[in-house]
Amino acid sequence: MLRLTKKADYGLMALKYLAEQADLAEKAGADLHLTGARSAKDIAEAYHIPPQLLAKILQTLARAGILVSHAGTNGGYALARPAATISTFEVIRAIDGPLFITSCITIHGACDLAGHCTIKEPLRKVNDSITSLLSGISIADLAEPVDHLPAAMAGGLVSIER
Amino acid sequence: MLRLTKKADYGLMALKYLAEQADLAEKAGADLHLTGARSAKDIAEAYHIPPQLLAKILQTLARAGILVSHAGTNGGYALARPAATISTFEVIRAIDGPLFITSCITIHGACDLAGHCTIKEPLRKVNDSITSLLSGISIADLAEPVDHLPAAMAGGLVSIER
DNA sequence: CGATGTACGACCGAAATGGTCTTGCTTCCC
DNA sequence: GGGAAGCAAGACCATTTCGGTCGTACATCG
Ligand code: FES
Ligand code: FES
Repeated sequence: MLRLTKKADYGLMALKYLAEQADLAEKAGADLHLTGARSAKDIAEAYHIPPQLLAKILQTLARAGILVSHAGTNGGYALARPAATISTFEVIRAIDGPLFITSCITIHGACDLAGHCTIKEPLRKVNDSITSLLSGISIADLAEPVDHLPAAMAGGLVSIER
Repeated sequence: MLRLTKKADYGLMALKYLAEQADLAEKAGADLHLTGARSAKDIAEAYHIPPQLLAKILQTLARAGILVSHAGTNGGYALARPAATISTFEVIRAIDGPLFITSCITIHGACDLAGHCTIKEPLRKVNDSITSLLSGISIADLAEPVDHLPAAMAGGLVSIER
């Protein structure tokens, strides 16, 4: 029904990994300049995902301003900002593009069925809701095994009356 | 980022249409046996969508127990239950299949990356959240132009602390 | 300079999607 | 009983998206 592409999945994994590295580096008081910088290959190996593909994903993320890259020997990628300020929504959007829940996003602006489709509006609301849900989750939240994840997410978070 | 397939979209439209018809028929005090029964072709024409495709979708829905079908002259489809008791989630699931937000649903149960993928758990929570969100919206909610849709959906519905 | 590593685009095979066609069965109505 | 109207269930096909590879160019460090 709704699917996160594998690319986005990989991206999140990588981000999480980077967040952990940054955390570790900070604790060890390491040189700030090299804080948690990891090569694409390293990350790919850690998770057993195709290196070339990961590289491309990271590039996308870098272009989106979520990562900073550094070429050359001992180069690699690192988070552009603290993990807590990067939302999963941002990441997914950067990778999968600005897709919308309704399939009526055509190239020429409006939908083919504009006019006789009344379904769109309510669904947009749903979409907004999901968006804000995703926006509320940061990479930092993924990194730490927060066992007491928000109770609000469990259920009954939305009540529609009449 | 997350997309409803066109089929599901069509399905929801059709359901909404059927719900309206049922409502009308009820008000008119029509023969209950024929309440709001419409042929696939009728619905398809109303929304300008390929009739054959719609037919197939409706069949799926019927198999899922959401619609009841009646063959023969003046046959057609009608809601199996009151519109208020049919959730959008149910519909989407029936049409698009039991897809999950994470791409790690393989045929052989567990994921390939099981073990070294820590991203899965938090995402599952997100998925649950979306599920319950969708479950809270019925066909009846789509049918009536509820301008004051739940404030809860607008934003800030989930707070993640820590 | 050369090793390491990012940047980027072309390319490709496989799968999901959207849609069509064919064939058969039911039920109604004359 | 015989159409016609309608659903049921497939096979089938075209197009797009997705996941992944390759090759080449450029940057940086030592
Ligand atoms: S599908 Fe585009 S408005 Fe409904
Ligand atoms: S992708 Fe399957 S567990 Fe993460």
